[in-house]
Amino acid sequence: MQLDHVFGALSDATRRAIVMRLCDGEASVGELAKPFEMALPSLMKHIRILESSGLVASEKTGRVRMCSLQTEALATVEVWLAAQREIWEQRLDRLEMHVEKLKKEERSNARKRKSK
Amino acid sequence: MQLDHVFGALSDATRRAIVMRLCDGEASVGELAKPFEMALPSLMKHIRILESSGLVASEKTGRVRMCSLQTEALATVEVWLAAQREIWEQRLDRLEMHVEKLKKEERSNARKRKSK
DNA sequence: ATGAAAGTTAGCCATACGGCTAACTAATAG
DNA sequence: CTATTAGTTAGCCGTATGGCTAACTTTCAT
Repeated sequence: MQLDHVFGALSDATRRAIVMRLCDGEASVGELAKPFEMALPSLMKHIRILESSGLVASEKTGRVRMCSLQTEALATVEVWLAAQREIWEQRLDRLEMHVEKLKKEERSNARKRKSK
Repeated sequence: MQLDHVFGALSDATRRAIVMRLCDGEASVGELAKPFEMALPSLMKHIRILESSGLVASEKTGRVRMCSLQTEALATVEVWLAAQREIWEQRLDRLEMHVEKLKKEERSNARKRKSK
């Protein structure tokens, strides 16, 4: 499960719509195809991409292929984003503390100038 | 700012590494290029993609172009993922409540059978 | 047994991508 | 003023993408 593939899979509006639909519960290929004016082989290509990225799993029963969401792959994206936000916010915290320190120093210097 | 472009921008390992670096603070194009064994025009292409997706902003001062992270674009990905998780978890909650109900009914039926 | 349903495969086509090199421009440093 | 630095532009090339159609296979329903 690689971030390249997960982000890549989600970079297409059709595949994101498939993921959103599967959040509501599993669906067959035919059901997934219904909202799209797209040839079935094209829709199948999208499903294959989602499968290879780990976002979707599917299983054939008779002539119907049922697809379901695999939340672990979505979680890898969440984890990566959370890590970036953590780093970003730590940096903002340090910046804020630095600004506070400068403000205190500035107030101290102003008081010293006044007393001369 | 479109999710297509944001997810697409993040689907490449080089661009994710750039984003991670910029979480630590802004950097020049030359600084960003240092960790990569890649021709500068190639690295510039990646930066342009990150800019067009809204993830990065840049500004030229003299001959140096400084790049900085724009967290709003990352936030759109977070928002989208949070929405999917919400739907997914609501579905699991309803499923859990249904299972609980079935278990209660099964216990009730078992008591009725015993009392006959 | 036959027809219909639900995919599946193969290949085409135009566009996009991700690297490269070569040549170039604009800005500093000396 | 000249050399150096920090990008910038243009185009090449192989690969990937995202649609399509046609033909096909497997599985039910009749």
